[in-house]
Amino acid sequence: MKKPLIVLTGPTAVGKTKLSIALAKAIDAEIISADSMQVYRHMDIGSAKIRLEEMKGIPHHLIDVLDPWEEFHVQKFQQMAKNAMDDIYSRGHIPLLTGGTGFYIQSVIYDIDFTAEESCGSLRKELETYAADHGAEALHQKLSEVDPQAAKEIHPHNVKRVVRALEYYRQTGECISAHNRRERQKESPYALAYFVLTDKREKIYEQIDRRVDLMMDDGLLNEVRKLKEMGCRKEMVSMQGLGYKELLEYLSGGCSLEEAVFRIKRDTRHFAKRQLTWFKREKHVIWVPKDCFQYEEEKILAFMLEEIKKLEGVSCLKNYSGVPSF
RNA sequence: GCCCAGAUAGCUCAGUCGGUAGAGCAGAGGACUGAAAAUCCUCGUGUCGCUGGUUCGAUUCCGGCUCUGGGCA
Repeated sequence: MKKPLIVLTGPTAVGKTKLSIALAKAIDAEIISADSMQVYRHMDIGSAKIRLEEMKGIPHHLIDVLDPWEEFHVQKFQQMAKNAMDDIYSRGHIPLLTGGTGFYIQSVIYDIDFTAEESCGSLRKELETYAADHGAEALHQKLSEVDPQAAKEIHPHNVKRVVRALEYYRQTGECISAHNRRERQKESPYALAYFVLTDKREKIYEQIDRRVDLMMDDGLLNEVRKLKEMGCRKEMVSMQGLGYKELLEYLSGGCSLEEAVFRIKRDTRHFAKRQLTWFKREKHVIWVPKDCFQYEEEKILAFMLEEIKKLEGVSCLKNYSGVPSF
């Protein structure tokens, strides 16, 4: 029998966090954060990390587990998430994957197979240097020699993905295009309820602008300043987060504070749009447009619980009767 | 009241030595399978302020008007 897995995601700033607590309470779930920035310690304000008192006693996993100078990527996430899920199942609870990183969610719900090899830093560096010296097109040309299909699918300018495709080929001897084709056909091994919380575009954008202002009021600049003092530099994965890279640039004199805040808002809007594009393409998602529920959390929750009840193997649902408490 | 400078895409502006126009930003759509809050791709017709004149033809030259800056009184 498939094990239950509930996913609650959506574009940034729609209100996933708050809803996740209510949902977790109703079904006795533990939350696994699917967020590429909240894994890092000392990055609280800018990543909109949930605070301890907001958790209301719900166990949370994969938050504050790394230092900002540590590397993180999907494969690591997947491993940690699977470990957390095992623990949660062993306690008789349901895992609730919450967060906005679509790629991470995908890696877990389809149990995507990643190569075991640790990515070899020197090989990657070599490829990047080649692109820098001879141009992105030249690197792309190399790819078309070993994996023409991938070369066709990846735009020559997209150096990151060209590098990864070549790296994959050199490490495994297999074309990444073949790998991707195979993985794409997978069905989820879980009894899955994949919710995407959303709202009217303009509402999301308004909310983003408002939230960035709030973050600045809450001391985001100070948070970034401290990270800088701790030795965080813009090349680090963690420092590529929205809010961090812009303020880091301001702190090193690259732009005015006003400009930095403007960019944070703008780029976060762009990001929300990309997230929506991602979810649109995903199979089996259950859209939850807030406006269709008159923005009432009780209604949204009731709808989600109905959907969850349809799943097989979710008999361990807590006794849910009517409207839950918030 | 006078003088000067503007008035062109939602915004900031470029341009047309007269043949009805284009960048950046904003916005929209898309890709993504070990950096994913990353990375990459695609999409721009708008009474060129209004109105006369010159001209085969004016957004472009000339006149008047309106508005907006700035200056002088």
